[in-house]
Amino acid sequence: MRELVRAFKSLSDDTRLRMLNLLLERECCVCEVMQALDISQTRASRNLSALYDAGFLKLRKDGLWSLYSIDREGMEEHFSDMVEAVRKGLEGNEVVILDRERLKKAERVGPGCGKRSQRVIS
Amino acid sequence: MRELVRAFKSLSDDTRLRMLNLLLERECCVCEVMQALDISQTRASRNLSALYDAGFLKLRKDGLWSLYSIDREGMEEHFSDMVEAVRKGLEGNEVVILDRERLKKAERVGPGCGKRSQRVIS
DNA sequence: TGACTAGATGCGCAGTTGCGCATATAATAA
DNA sequence: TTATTATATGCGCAACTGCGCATCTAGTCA
Repeated sequence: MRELVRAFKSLSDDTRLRMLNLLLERECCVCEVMQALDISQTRASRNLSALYDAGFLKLRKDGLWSLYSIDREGMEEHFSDMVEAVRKGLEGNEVVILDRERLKKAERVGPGCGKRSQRVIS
Repeated sequence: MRELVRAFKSLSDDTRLRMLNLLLERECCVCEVMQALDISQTRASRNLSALYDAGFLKLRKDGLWSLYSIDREGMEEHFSDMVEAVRKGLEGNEVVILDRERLKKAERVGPGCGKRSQRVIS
């Protein structure tokens, strides 16, 4: 019960729903998520771990990067139902469409995902 | 999006999950819910309206009684997925099994649903 | 009409959540 | 080793939630 409440709680926040939307597209590192949603590093990291702790995500480390993705295999059936509800519920939403657009531009191509954006500025 | 967040928020609380469990069984009035869950009137009323406002329930008035039930027809598909997730997620849970037992005893047989329990005391 | 009753709601408080700031951790490169 | 970088986390504050108490509303019945 506690676990179920935690799962629903993790989905009752727009930042985290937007994150799940990105992850429905593909595996993402924290810095891609912060770029796509245009949010702070703290916020990205903390909300991703909330989804992770709730049981929706799996984590894969690659060097410095933490790569989060939806844990489709490890998830229990009722978790899949929730993810499906999110997918349907967000369908056609303008914000999440924009987020996906930005995710494309934020692609992590080899090392220096954050470094690249600094280069653009300097 | 706001609506989706609200729906998930309404499910991220054990009182409300237990209520949904009762309503999966059958339509209930507020006083049946308070008896089955052994909670206060305020708590029952407020949490039922939270589920109602979120879009899960429909309300039917019968005299003094407010009869809440799951709005299976009026609900969008992703709401059904959430309800299904709740059903699966609560399966086998001891608390909700007990709640259902108590709901049977709390049956509202004609007028005086609350009066009857007072009679037992006095 | 007035008494009674099921349910709703304003207020206030205690507990929780989200997040920015600063800092810590850990992998990597020089 | 030291510098750099991606991510995690402790702290503190502002905003939000849950709920009890008291009270209000609106059916119903005598």
